Amino acid sequence: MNIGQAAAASGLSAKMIRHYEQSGLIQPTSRSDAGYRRYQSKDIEILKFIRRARLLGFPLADIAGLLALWQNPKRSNTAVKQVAQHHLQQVELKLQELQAMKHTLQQTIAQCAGDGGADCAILQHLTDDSTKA
Amino acid sequence: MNIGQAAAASGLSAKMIRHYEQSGLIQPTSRSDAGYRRYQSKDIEILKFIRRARLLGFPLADIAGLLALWQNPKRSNTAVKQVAQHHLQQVELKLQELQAMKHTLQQTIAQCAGDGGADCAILQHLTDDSTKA
DNA sequence: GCTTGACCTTGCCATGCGGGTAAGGTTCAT
DNA sequence: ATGAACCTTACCCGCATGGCAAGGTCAAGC
Repeated sequence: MNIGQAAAASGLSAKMIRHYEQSGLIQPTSRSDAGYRRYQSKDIEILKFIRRARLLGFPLADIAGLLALWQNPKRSNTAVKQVAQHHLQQVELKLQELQAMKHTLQQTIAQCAGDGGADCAILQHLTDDSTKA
Repeated sequence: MNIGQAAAASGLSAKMIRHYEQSGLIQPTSRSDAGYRRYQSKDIEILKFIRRARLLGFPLADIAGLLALWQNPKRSNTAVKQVAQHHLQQVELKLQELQAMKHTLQQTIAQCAGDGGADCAILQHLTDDSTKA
């Protein structure tokens, strides 16, 4: 299997597979005589694992740890859980930030007449020093 | 006012003020004989405007547009509202992604015993092809 | 055999919003 | 005159991805 097939089979892009290899997330695979990377079905499983972890927003550093645990038969699920909980906290923090932005945006947008005039509550919000109502 | 005072007065870092200037978001200010940037109170208002817009998550490209509208006495609040609404949509999209991640993470974390064993629902989720329960 | 097209290789640039750091000039007060 | 605190530019770093370019390779058709 060349990198193109590995990409199609895993759902990652060939570019990202190379990137993961270069950044040390995955081990360099064997190469053909021409220097083409070769992938086994085992490698595909790893790539799929990475893709699913990325879909859950895990940063690559976390994924490196998860991969190591996954491949370690003596792993403790406590360690896995800890990584996931920490990531969940990060996600929740980001959610709070975004929700605060959303509420403020909604409020100021609602206060803007949008009638073509020059007065605008949004610009006022960005201008005012006061954070009050 | 030098850049340090402007930074303190606006809440931005000196570094970012230079960055905004270099990226065209703000006009280059006049310089002292020694080449130091000089800031007037008017400039500080602009910097504060940028800071508040960044706190609401507006990307720099949007802020450039908002600044132009803000400084244009013939502006239409319709245009402002449009920019804000589009940004709100982006925020809401990101919120949805993060909420989906959060729910999945919470579910799989809850299913992980965390008893020090090797079995782990989190790793299973990252391994399974099926997205089903 | 030769051409062609699809694939692979590496390497660099860009994104967006910063943080850090280095090497050097300036200003001001002591 | 010296030192501290400031300023200047110009780099590299993160984070995860996309894009492009220039070149090698493989397989199939003619």
